[in-house]
Amino acid sequence: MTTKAAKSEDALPDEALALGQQLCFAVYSATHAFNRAYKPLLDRFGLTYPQYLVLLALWQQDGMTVKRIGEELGLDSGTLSPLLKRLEAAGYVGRMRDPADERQVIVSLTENGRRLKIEAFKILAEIGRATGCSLAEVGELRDALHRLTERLADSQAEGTQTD
Amino acid sequence: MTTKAAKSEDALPDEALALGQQLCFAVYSATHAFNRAYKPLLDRFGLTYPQYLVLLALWQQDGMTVKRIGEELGLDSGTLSPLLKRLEAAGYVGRMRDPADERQVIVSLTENGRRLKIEAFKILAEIGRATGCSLAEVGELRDALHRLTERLADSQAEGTQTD
DNA sequence: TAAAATTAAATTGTACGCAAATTAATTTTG
DNA sequence: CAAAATTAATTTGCGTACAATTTAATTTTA
Repeated sequence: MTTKAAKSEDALPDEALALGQQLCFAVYSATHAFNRAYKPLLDRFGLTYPQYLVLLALWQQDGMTVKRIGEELGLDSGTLSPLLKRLEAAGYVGRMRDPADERQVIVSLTENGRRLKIEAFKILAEIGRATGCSLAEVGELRDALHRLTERLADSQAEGTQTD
Repeated sequence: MTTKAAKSEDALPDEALALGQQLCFAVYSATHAFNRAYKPLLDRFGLTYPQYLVLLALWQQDGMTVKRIGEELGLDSGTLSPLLKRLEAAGYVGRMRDPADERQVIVSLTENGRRLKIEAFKILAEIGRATGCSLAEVGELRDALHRLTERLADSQAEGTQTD
Protein backbone atom coordinates (compact mmCIF):
# COMPACT_ATOMS: atom_id res chain seq x y z
CA MET A 1 0.00 0.00 0.00
CA THR A 2 2.82 2.38 0.75
CA THR A 3 5.07 1.11 -2.02
CA LYS A 4 3.15 2.39 -5.02
CA ALA A 5 3.48 6.11 -5.76
CA ALA A 6 1.08 8.62 -4.23
CA LYS A 7 -1.36 10.39 -6.55
CA SER A 8 -1.96 8.47 -9.76
CA GLU A 9 -2.37 11.95 -11.26
CA ASP A 10 1.05 12.10 -12.91
CA ALA A 11 2.15 8.52 -12.50
CA LEU A 12 5.76 9.52 -13.09
CA PRO A 13 8.10 6.79 -11.94
CA ASP A 14 10.99 7.51 -9.65
CA GLU A 15 13.52 7.02 -12.44
CA ALA A 16 12.04 10.01 -14.26
CA LEU A 17 14.05 12.17 -11.83
CA ALA A 18 17.35 10.41 -12.51
CA LEU A 19 20.06 12.77 -13.70
CA GLY A 20 20.78 10.57 -16.69
CA GLN A 21 17.19 10.94 -17.83
CA GLN A 22 17.17 14.72 -17.80
CA LEU A 23 17.57 16.58 -21.06
CA CYS A 24 18.56 19.68 -19.12
CA PHE A 25 21.41 17.80 -17.48
CA ALA A 26 22.56 16.39 -20.81
CA VAL A 27 22.74 19.96 -22.13
CA TYR A 28 24.44 21.21 -18.97
CA SER A 29 27.05 18.44 -19.19
CA ALA A 30 27.68 19.06 -22.88
CA THR A 31 28.28 22.75 -22.16
CA HIS A 32 30.90 21.85 -19.58
CA ALA A 33 32.48 19.34 -21.94
CA PHE A 34 32.77 22.02 -24.62
CA ASN A 35 34.22 24.46 -22.14
CA ARG A 36 36.88 21.96 -21.15
CA ALA A 37 37.65 21.18 -24.77
CA TYR A 38 38.03 24.85 -25.65
CA LYS A 39 40.06 25.80 -22.61
CA PRO A 40 43.49 24.53 -23.71
CA LEU A 41 42.92 25.92 -27.22
CA LEU A 42 41.95 29.37 -25.93
CA ASP A 43 44.45 29.56 -23.08
CA ARG A 44 47.21 30.16 -25.63
CA PHE A 45 45.54 33.44 -26.49
CA GLY A 46 44.55 34.32 -22.94
CA LEU A 47 40.90 34.01 -23.87
CA THR A 48 37.94 32.51 -22.06
CA TYR A 49 35.15 30.82 -23.96
CA PRO A 50 32.64 33.69 -23.56
CA GLN A 51 35.32 36.12 -24.68
CA TYR A 52 35.86 33.93 -27.73
CA LEU A 53 32.13 34.06 -28.45
CA VAL A 54 32.30 37.85 -28.47
CA LEU A 55 35.16 37.70 -30.97
CA LEU A 56 33.18 35.26 -33.15
CA ALA A 57 30.37 37.80 -33.18
CA LEU A 58 32.72 40.68 -34.02
CA TRP A 59 34.44 38.74 -36.81
CA GLN A 60 31.06 38.49 -38.47
CA GLN A 61 30.13 42.09 -37.79
CA ASP A 62 32.64 44.53 -36.40
CA GLY A 63 31.72 47.68 -34.53
CA MET A 64 28.60 46.49 -32.71
CA THR A 65 27.28 48.16 -29.59
CA VAL A 66 27.33 46.38 -26.25
CA LYS A 67 23.59 45.92 -26.47
CA ARG A 68 23.80 44.39 -29.94
CA ILE A 69 26.50 41.96 -28.84
CA GLY A 70 24.30 41.06 -25.90
CA GLU A 71 21.45 40.25 -28.24
CA GLU A 72 23.68 38.06 -30.38
CA LEU A 73 24.99 36.13 -27.41
CA GLY A 74 22.01 36.26 -25.07
CA LEU A 75 23.99 38.09 -22.41
CA ASP A 76 23.20 41.29 -20.55
CA SER A 77 25.43 44.28 -20.02
CA GLY A 78 26.13 43.20 -16.45
CA THR A 79 28.01 40.26 -17.90
CA LEU A 80 29.42 41.99 -20.95
CA SER A 81 30.76 45.21 -19.42
CA PRO A 82 33.52 43.58 -17.36
CA LEU A 83 34.14 40.93 -20.02
CA LEU A 84 34.68 43.59 -22.69
CA LYS A 85 37.04 45.49 -20.43
CA ARG A 86 39.14 42.35 -20.16
CA LEU A 87 39.08 41.87 -23.92
CA GLU A 88 40.20 45.46 -24.24
CA ALA A 89 42.95 45.00 -21.65
CA ALA A 90 44.06 41.92 -23.61
CA GLY A 91 44.34 44.12 -26.69
CA TYR A 92 41.75 42.38 -28.86
CA VAL A 93 39.08 45.09 -28.93
CA GLY A 94 38.69 48.79 -28.45
CA ARG A 95 35.68 50.52 -26.92
CA MET A 96 34.45 53.99 -27.60
CA ARG A 97 31.27 55.94 -27.03
CA ASP A 98 29.15 56.44 -30.11
CA PRO A 99 29.48 60.19 -30.90
CA ALA A 100 25.93 60.14 -32.28
CA ASP A 101 24.51 58.65 -29.08
CA GLU A 102 26.79 58.87 -26.10
CA ARG A 103 24.80 56.24 -24.23
CA GLN A 104 26.09 53.57 -26.53
CA VAL A 105 29.52 52.00 -26.55
CA ILE A 106 30.85 50.69 -29.83
CA VAL A 107 33.15 47.70 -29.64
CA SER A 108 35.67 47.26 -32.45
CA LEU A 109 38.35 44.71 -33.19
CA THR A 110 41.94 45.84 -32.94
CA GLU A 111 44.53 44.71 -35.46
CA ASN A 112 45.39 41.87 -33.06
CA GLY A 113 41.75 40.97 -32.72
CA ARG A 114 41.35 40.74 -36.48
CA ARG A 115 44.53 38.70 -36.80
CA LEU A 116 43.16 36.12 -34.36
CA LYS A 117 40.45 35.15 -36.81
CA ILE A 118 42.91 33.00 -38.73
CA GLU A 119 43.55 31.01 -35.56
CA ALA A 120 39.83 30.58 -35.04
CA PHE A 121 39.59 28.39 -38.11
CA LYS A 122 42.17 26.08 -36.59
CA ILE A 123 40.30 26.00 -33.28
CA LEU A 124 37.11 25.25 -35.15
CA ALA A 125 38.74 22.34 -36.95
CA GLU A 126 40.22 21.04 -33.71
CA ILE A 127 36.86 21.12 -31.94
CA GLY A 128 35.16 19.57 -34.91
CA ARG A 129 37.59 16.68 -34.65
CA ALA A 130 36.96 16.40 -30.90
CA THR A 131 33.21 16.12 -31.35
CA GLY A 132 33.70 13.23 -33.73
CA CYS A 133 30.53 14.27 -35.51
CA SER A 134 29.94 14.48 -39.23
CA LEU A 135 28.89 17.85 -40.57
CA ALA A 136 25.39 16.45 -41.03
CA GLU A 137 25.22 15.24 -37.43
CA VAL A 138 26.47 18.59 -36.16
CA GLY A 139 23.84 20.34 -38.26
CA GLU A 140 20.99 18.20 -37.01
CA LEU A 141 21.95 18.43 -33.38
CA ARG A 142 22.55 22.17 -33.63
CA ASP A 143 19.18 22.79 -35.25
CA ALA A 144 17.38 20.59 -32.72
CA LEU A 145 19.01 22.61 -29.93
CA HIS A 146 18.06 25.89 -31.55
CA ARG A 147 14.44 24.75 -31.77
CA LEU A 148 14.58 23.66 -28.14
CA THR A 149 16.07 26.98 -27.03
CA GLU A 150 13.41 28.84 -28.96
CA ARG A 151 10.57 26.87 -27.40
CA LEU A 152 11.99 27.33 -23.90
CA ALA A 153 12.29 31.07 -24.49
CA ASP A 154 8.75 31.22 -25.88
CA SER A 155 7.31 29.45 -22.87
CA GLN A 156 9.16 31.95 -20.70
CA ALA A 157 7.53 34.79 -22.59
CA GLU A 158 4.10 33.24 -22.02
CA GLY A 159 4.65 33.01 -18.30
CA THR A 160 5.48 36.70 -18.28
CA GLN A 161 2.21 37.74 -19.87
CA THR A 162 -0.03 40.06 -17.90
CA ASP A 163 -3.31 38.16 -17.93
CA MET B 1 43.58 37.68 -56.12
CA THR B 2 43.26 39.14 -52.67
CA THR B 3 39.57 38.33 -52.34
CA LYS B 4 39.76 34.56 -52.15
CA ALA B 5 40.83 33.09 -48.76
CA ALA B 6 44.48 32.55 -47.96
CA LYS B 7 45.73 28.97 -47.73
CA SER B 8 43.48 26.54 -49.57
CA GLU B 9 44.57 24.10 -46.84
CA ASP B 10 41.31 24.20 -44.86
CA ALA B 11 39.11 26.03 -47.32
CA LEU B 12 36.67 26.90 -44.53
CA PRO B 13 34.39 29.71 -45.58
CA ASP B 14 33.88 32.75 -43.43
CA GLU B 15 30.36 31.68 -42.46
CA ALA B 16 31.78 28.62 -40.74
CA LEU B 17 32.66 30.96 -37.86
CA ALA B 18 29.14 32.39 -37.56
CA LEU B 19 27.66 31.94 -34.11
CA GLY B 20 24.53 30.37 -35.55
CA GLN B 21 26.64 27.66 -37.17
CA GLN B 22 28.41 26.60 -33.99
CA LEU B 23 27.22 23.50 -32.19
CA CYS B 24 28.98 24.72 -29.05
CA PHE B 25 26.99 27.93 -29.12
CA ALA B 26 23.73 26.04 -29.64
CA VAL B 27 24.54 23.98 -26.54
CA TYR B 28 25.60 27.07 -24.62
CA SER B 29 22.37 28.86 -25.52
CA ALA B 30 20.22 25.87 -24.62
CA THR B 31 21.88 25.70 -21.20
CA HIS B 32 20.99 29.33 -20.56
CA ALA B 33 17.46 28.78 -21.82
CA PHE B 34 17.02 25.89 -19.40
CA ASN B 35 18.44 27.95 -16.57
CA ARG B 36 15.97 30.72 -17.28
CA ALA B 37 13.10 28.26 -17.50
CA TYR B 38 14.01 26.64 -14.19
CA LYS B 39 14.63 29.87 -12.33
CA PRO B 40 11.02 30.86 -11.55
CA LEU B 41 10.17 27.26 -10.66
CA LEU B 42 13.12 26.92 -8.29
CA ASP B 43 12.95 30.41 -6.80
CA ARG B 44 9.88 29.34 -4.81
CA PHE B 45 12.10 26.93 -2.92
CA GLY B 46 15.09 29.21 -2.71
CA LEU B 47 17.06 26.86 -4.94
CA THR B 48 19.48 27.48 -7.80
CA TYR B 49 19.68 25.07 -10.71
CA PRO B 50 22.98 23.45 -9.64
CA GLN B 51 21.56 23.04 -6.14
CA TYR B 52 18.55 21.34 -7.68
CA LEU B 53 20.88 18.99 -9.55
CA VAL B 54 22.46 17.98 -6.26
CA LEU B 55 19.01 17.20 -4.87
CA LEU B 56 18.16 15.16 -7.97
CA ALA B 57 21.28 13.13 -7.32
CA LEU B 58 20.48 12.68 -3.63
CA TRP B 59 16.88 11.66 -4.34
CA GLN B 60 18.28 8.78 -6.36
CA GLN B 61 20.95 7.92 -3.81
CA ASP B 62 21.00 9.54 -0.41
CA GLY B 63 24.10 9.83 1.75
CA MET B 64 26.74 10.30 -0.93
CA THR B 65 30.11 11.84 -0.23
CA VAL B 66 31.05 15.20 -1.73
CA LYS B 67 33.41 13.45 -4.12
CA ARG B 68 30.71 11.04 -5.27
CA ILE B 69 28.27 13.89 -5.89
CA GLY B 70 31.00 15.64 -7.82
CA GLU B 71 31.43 12.59 -10.03
CA GLU B 72 27.70 12.41 -10.69
CA LEU B 73 27.48 16.09 -11.63
CA GLY B 74 30.93 16.66 -13.08
CA LEU B 75 31.76 19.28 -10.47
CA ASP B 76 34.75 19.60 -8.17
CA SER B 77 34.86 20.28 -4.45
CA GLY B 78 35.72 23.90 -5.08
CA THR B 79 32.26 24.32 -6.54
CA LEU B 80 30.42 21.88 -4.32
CA SER B 81 31.75 22.86 -0.91
CA PRO B 82 30.15 26.30 -0.81
CA LEU B 83 27.08 25.09 -2.71
CA LEU B 84 26.47 22.33 -0.17
CA LYS B 85 26.87 24.78 2.68
CA ARG B 86 24.07 26.84 1.16
CA LEU B 87 21.90 23.77 0.73
CA GLU B 88 22.57 22.99 4.37
CA ALA B 89 21.77 26.55 5.44
CA ALA B 90 18.52 26.28 3.45
CA GLY B 91 17.66 23.18 5.46
CA TYR B 92 17.57 20.67 2.60
CA VAL B 93 20.65 18.62 3.46
CA GLY B 94 22.87 17.79 6.40
CA ARG B 95 26.63 17.26 6.22
CA MET B 96 28.73 15.12 8.51
CA ARG B 97 32.18 13.64 8.45
CA ASP B 98 32.27 9.92 7.77
CA PRO B 99 33.30 8.36 11.10
CA ALA B 100 35.05 5.57 9.19
CA ASP B 101 37.10 8.06 7.14
CA GLU B 102 37.19 11.56 8.53
CA ARG B 103 38.42 12.97 5.22
CA GLN B 104 35.04 12.36 3.66
CA VAL B 105 31.89 14.35 4.18
CA ILE B 106 28.59 12.55 3.81
CA VAL B 107 25.68 14.60 2.51
CA SER B 108 22.19 13.49 3.51
CA LEU B 109 18.72 14.80 2.78
CA THR B 110 16.81 16.32 5.65
CA GLU B 111 13.10 15.68 6.10
CA ASN B 112 12.49 18.91 4.15
CA GLY B 113 14.86 17.79 1.45
CA ARG B 114 13.02 14.50 1.04
CA ARG B 115 9.66 16.25 1.02
CA LEU B 116 10.77 18.43 -1.89
CA LYS B 117 10.95 15.40 -4.15
CA ILE B 118 7.19 15.51 -4.65
CA GLU B 119 7.53 19.05 -6.00
CA ALA B 120 10.27 17.93 -8.33
CA PHE B 121 7.79 15.84 -10.31
CA LYS B 122 5.73 18.95 -10.88
CA ILE B 123 8.80 20.92 -11.96
CA LEU B 124 9.72 18.10 -14.30
CA ALA B 125 6.27 18.14 -15.87
CA GLU B 126 6.39 21.93 -16.19
CA ILE B 127 9.77 21.87 -17.93
CA GLY B 128 8.63 19.02 -20.13
CA ARG B 129 5.77 21.18 -21.27
CA ALA B 130 8.10 24.14 -21.86
CA THR B 131 10.40 22.11 -24.11
CA GLY B 132 7.44 21.16 -26.26
CA CYS B 133 9.20 17.90 -27.06
CA SER B 134 7.72 14.44 -27.15
CA LEU B 135 9.29 11.87 -24.86
CA ALA B 136 10.86 10.28 -27.91
CA GLU B 137 12.36 13.58 -29.06
CA VAL B 138 13.70 14.28 -25.58
CA GLY B 139 15.22 10.81 -25.49
CA GLU B 140 16.94 11.15 -28.85
CA LEU B 141 18.33 14.61 -28.17
CA ARG B 142 19.49 13.59 -24.70
CA ASP B 143 21.28 10.52 -25.97
CA ALA B 144 22.90 12.45 -28.81
CA LEU B 145 24.19 14.97 -26.25
CA HIS B 146 25.49 12.22 -23.99
CA ARG B 147 27.40 10.73 -26.90
CA LEU B 148 28.77 14.16 -27.77
CA THR B 149 29.83 14.83 -24.19
CA GLU B 150 31.52 11.46 -24.04
CA ARG B 151 33.46 12.05 -27.24
CA LEU B 152 34.56 15.50 -26.10
CA ALA B 153 35.74 14.08 -22.79
CA ASP B 154 37.57 11.26 -24.57
CA SER B 155 39.38 13.66 -26.86
CA GLN B 156 40.40 15.61 -23.79
CA ALA B 157 41.83 12.46 -22.26
CA GLU B 158 43.86 11.86 -25.43
CA GLY B 159 45.34 15.32 -25.34
CA THR B 160 46.47 14.67 -21.79
CA GLN B 161 48.42 11.56 -22.71
CA THR B 162 52.17 11.59 -22.05
CA ASP B 163 53.53 10.59 -25.42
C1' DT C 1 56.13 2.20 12.57
C1' DA C 2 57.73 6.78 11.10
C1' DA C 3 58.23 9.48 6.82
C1' DA C 4 56.39 10.16 2.27
C1' DA C 5 52.69 9.99 -0.78
C1' DT C 6 47.95 10.15 -1.57
C1' DT C 7 43.34 11.49 -0.85
C1' DA C 8 39.05 14.43 0.39
C1' DA C 9 37.36 18.89 1.51
C1' DA C 10 37.84 23.43 2.06
C1' DT C 11 39.81 27.84 0.72
C1' DT C 12 41.51 31.48 -2.44
C1' DG C 13 41.46 33.98 -6.65
C1' DT C 14 39.58 34.90 -11.27
C1' DA C 15 35.77 35.00 -14.50
C1' DC C 16 31.21 34.35 -15.93
C1' DG C 17 25.90 35.16 -15.44
C1' DC C 18 22.11 37.56 -13.75
C1' DA C 19 19.14 40.65 -10.82
C1' DA C 20 18.84 45.10 -9.06
C1' DA C 21 20.43 49.70 -8.42
C1' DT C 22 22.97 53.61 -10.41
C1' DT C 23 24.53 57.00 -13.78
C1' DA C 24 24.32 59.53 -17.87
C1' DA C 25 22.24 60.54 -22.26
C1' DT C 26 18.27 60.74 -25.21
C1' DT C 27 13.13 60.79 -26.10
C1' DT C 28 8.68 61.59 -24.95
C1' DT C 29 5.02 64.52 -23.41
C1' DG C 30 2.67 67.99 -21.09
C1' DC D 1 11.15 73.72 -23.93
C1' DA D 2 11.34 71.65 -19.29
C1' DA D 3 9.88 67.60 -16.55
C1' DA D 4 9.13 62.75 -16.91
C1' DA D 5 10.05 58.53 -18.99
C1' DT D 6 13.09 55.66 -21.39
C1' DT D 7 17.40 53.77 -22.75
C1' DA D 8 22.47 52.07 -22.61
C1' DA D 9 26.22 50.98 -19.76
C1' DT D 10 28.21 50.45 -15.51
C1' DT D 11 28.32 48.89 -10.85
C1' DT D 12 27.12 45.90 -6.90
C1' DG D 13 26.02 41.61 -4.83
C1' DC D 14 25.32 36.69 -4.99
C1' DG D 15 26.07 32.09 -6.85
C1' DT D 16 28.29 29.09 -9.80
C1' DA D 17 32.77 27.01 -12.18
C1' DC D 18 37.45 25.90 -12.02
C1' DA D 19 42.57 26.14 -11.16
C1' DA D 20 45.69 26.14 -7.53
C1' DT D 21 46.76 26.00 -2.76
C1' DT D 22 45.96 24.46 1.92
C1' DT D 23 44.57 21.39 5.66
C1' DA D 24 43.67 17.17 7.68
C1' DA D 25 43.23 12.25 7.44
C1' DT D 26 44.54 7.91 5.54
C1' DT D 27 47.73 4.79 2.88
C1' DT D 28 52.04 3.46 1.19
C1' DT D 29 56.67 2.36 1.62
C1' DA D 30 60.98 2.33 3.34
